[in-house]
Amino acid sequence: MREKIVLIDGHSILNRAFYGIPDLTNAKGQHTNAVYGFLNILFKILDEEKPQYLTVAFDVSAPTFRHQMYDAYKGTRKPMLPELKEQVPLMKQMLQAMGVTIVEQAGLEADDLLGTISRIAQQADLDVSIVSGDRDLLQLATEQIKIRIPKTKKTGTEIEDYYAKDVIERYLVTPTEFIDVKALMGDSSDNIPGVAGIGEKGATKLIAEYHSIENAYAHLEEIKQNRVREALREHYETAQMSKELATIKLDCAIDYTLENARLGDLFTQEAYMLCRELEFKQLLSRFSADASVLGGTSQKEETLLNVEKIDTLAAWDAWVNTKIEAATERMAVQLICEKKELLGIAVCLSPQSVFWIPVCEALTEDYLMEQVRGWILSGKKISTMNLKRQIKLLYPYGFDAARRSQFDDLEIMAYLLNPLKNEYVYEDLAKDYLERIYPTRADLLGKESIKTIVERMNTQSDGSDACYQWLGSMMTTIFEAYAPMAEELQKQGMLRLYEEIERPLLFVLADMELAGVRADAQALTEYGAHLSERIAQLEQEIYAGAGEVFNINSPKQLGVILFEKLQMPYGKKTKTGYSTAADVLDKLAPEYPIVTQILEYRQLTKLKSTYADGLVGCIEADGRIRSTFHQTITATGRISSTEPNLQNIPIRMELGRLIRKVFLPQEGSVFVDADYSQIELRVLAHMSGDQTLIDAYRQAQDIHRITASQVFHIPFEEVTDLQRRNAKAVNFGIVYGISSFGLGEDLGITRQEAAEYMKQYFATYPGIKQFLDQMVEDAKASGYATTLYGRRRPIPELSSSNFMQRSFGERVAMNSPIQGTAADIIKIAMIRVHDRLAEEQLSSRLILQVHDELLVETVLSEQSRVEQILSEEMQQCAKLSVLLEIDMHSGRNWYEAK
DNA sequence: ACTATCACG
DNA sequence: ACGTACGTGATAGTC
Repeated sequence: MREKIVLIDGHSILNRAFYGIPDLTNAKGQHTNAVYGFLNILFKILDEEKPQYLTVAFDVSAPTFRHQMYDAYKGTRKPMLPELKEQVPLMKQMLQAMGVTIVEQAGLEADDLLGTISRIAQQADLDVSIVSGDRDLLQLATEQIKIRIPKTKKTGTEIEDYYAKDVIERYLVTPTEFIDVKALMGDSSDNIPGVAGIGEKGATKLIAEYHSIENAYAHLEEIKQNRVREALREHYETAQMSKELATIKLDCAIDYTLENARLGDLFTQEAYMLCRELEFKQLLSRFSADASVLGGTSQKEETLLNVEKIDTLAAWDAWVNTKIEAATERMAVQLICEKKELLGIAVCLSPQSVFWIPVCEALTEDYLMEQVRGWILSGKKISTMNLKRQIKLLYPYGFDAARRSQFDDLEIMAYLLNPLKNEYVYEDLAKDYLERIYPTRADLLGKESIKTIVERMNTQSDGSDACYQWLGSMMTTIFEAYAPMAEELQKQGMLRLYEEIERPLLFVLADMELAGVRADAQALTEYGAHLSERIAQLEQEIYAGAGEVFNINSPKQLGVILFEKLQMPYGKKTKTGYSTAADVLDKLAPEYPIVTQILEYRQLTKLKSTYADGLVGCIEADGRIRSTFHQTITATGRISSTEPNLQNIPIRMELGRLIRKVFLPQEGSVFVDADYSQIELRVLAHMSGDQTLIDAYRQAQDIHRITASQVFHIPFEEVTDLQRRNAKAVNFGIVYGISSFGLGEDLGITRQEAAEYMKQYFATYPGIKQFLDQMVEDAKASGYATTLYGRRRPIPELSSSNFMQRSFGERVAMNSPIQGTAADIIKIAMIRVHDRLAEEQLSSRLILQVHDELLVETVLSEQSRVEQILSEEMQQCAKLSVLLEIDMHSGRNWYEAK
């Protein structure tokens, strides 16, 4: 086998990657998409080609001679976007870290470097592959030299390969002739003028026939097409110069030694650290344990963690007596569990020193839990991650809510410090708050389950084993990161938000999850069966209307039926084809009965699959559904609900709303449901201080009608339904971070008309305009939006040079303080309601939160107390300049209580 | 794993 | 000129 070299056109591939991959940033706000895309292309090519040599060529940023020559009399290149520009040094750093040879030389373009190196490689009898996003390189193709052009598609990276014969097949000219084609047609991005009047077709035809510009010129009179002939005659000098510009040099004097480009191990520790820094999680899996273990040579010694196993009663007694009691006031504790089963407890009492206490014969679950309870009662502070899950385990052993301030959940602290992350894991805490790099669980243990890892710990005692290093890294991080994180929260003015809202809330959510909601499985099944009948009917009607059987659930197939077979006019297109979304179909429904049927079919299958079938599967043995409430997911501070999501149970359509009848209180109880009336608009009134809006709320029952009356200058009584609806849409738009386009879309009017509405609105409420502008300005200055309670949301999009991204950032800057403050307020209400129920020793319990709504399962005899508590606490939990009014109802199921 | 759609606030 | 309303999660289809 001949040896092989891969040559890469650095800027070109980086550029391709930048535009092919959506914007990515790491926690520091560095843009990383181009580097990420480049590495993906690089690894794909290396996997395919398995070369022995690799070299990446870059242009030097100063304009080269060729460009200067031309720039002098016509324009300049577009400047590189800053988001891309900042990634160039990053890319070079990464390649250096991987030991990849980089060539760049002032006065030479990457093309020329690549051309020259390809010659050197050929003389050394190597196979050559040149990778570029640019077709210019095609002129270098021969039978031995392959040009590879990667395309970033949604399905991944596809690469087009060109040997000389492929160039001929695709472009009808040889690689050498390709130079002349390019010279004739010109290339604005490369500043090659070309011959005016000759395009791609003309150039190809000419060169295919005459094989070169010189020969074509020699046979000028034979050229039939007048236009082409005269263009060539007139611009021959430009053509010659263009050819010179378009020709890649093969004989540059460069400092290059092939042997230096020999490929070594790319997956060095340095590269590993850099990938971690840039948060290329998927790429990290390519690194072997060698590179990743403990992250770096210099740290190896000092970070080798000491993990000790305690699995006998004697060891336990000795340890508890000497260590725990002597320990400082704070310890890191993590109950290691799977589902609801405790597998063991990990404890860290001092940096780098960790104990693993498995549930075993000597130390039973009950025994260990009793001990943990003892630690809590002794007043020890406890740092941990995902406290809610552990508190739920501790409940059966008695948990005193008065002790909740002894705990700290680093996951929640990390969320407050940056709510945009997808996950909060120890290695990120170590990196962000301890400036330390630890291997991740996946690095150390791959996809091994918690159970397997625990088994591994229990059957062996070598503390340097990966399983112990995982536990050790995690626990020492938890132990050590608390202080810097608390300090950072303090510094950012979020310590109270954490201690007085988020931390107590976690205990409330734990109670809600434990309680669950009772649901009637039989009624749900019957509801599903009822839906099935109608769905089957609709299916037949739709197949009849379409004239064939197809999968109605497939947007692709449906698009073909509607817009090709039935020739309906299509409104919108998605990336993949025709849009069949409801708003498109709504417009077609009056004309085509089949569309009406499809809309109903969609609605019914949604109800059946997601709700009827979905929820039945969630009912536990005791007849209750237990959702999980997530406190570290949303960017704005809201909570979310999964498995099942109980925050999106239908209500807007009657048929869907009926599902709420299967949600029941236990025997002897009723539901009391209370929801805030337009909390976000009231928050806006308060935060903006707009006197007109505040006054409107002080007198109003119907804020949208008042808005219409004020904005359109009509007496309150004369506001039409349409005017009210429009005013309501504007109110919503304001809260979402208004744009005339979005409002117009929503109201079905032109952008100009929508802009007119907004103008009127802002004239009526000048304080709101000022407030929203201020929010954007503040966020641009600080980089984040802030709620009334100090919660922050970073908005990196605000500094984007991309119009769309920046506009999005501006809308977010207007919406986040409002949505976030409303979220803060209901969280306070939840804690107060929950605590009042406990203080007054009531058996009624808070069981659901749906953003502006609380549902309490209320013992019949406690109903009036509960109603009073809900009313008082929800309204008084925040003192705003407008009232926080609520609507409250009770009923024997959720349908009746709304 | 990604896209389109649709349920909620 | 650019092309969107803000925030979520579940399901089914497609690759």
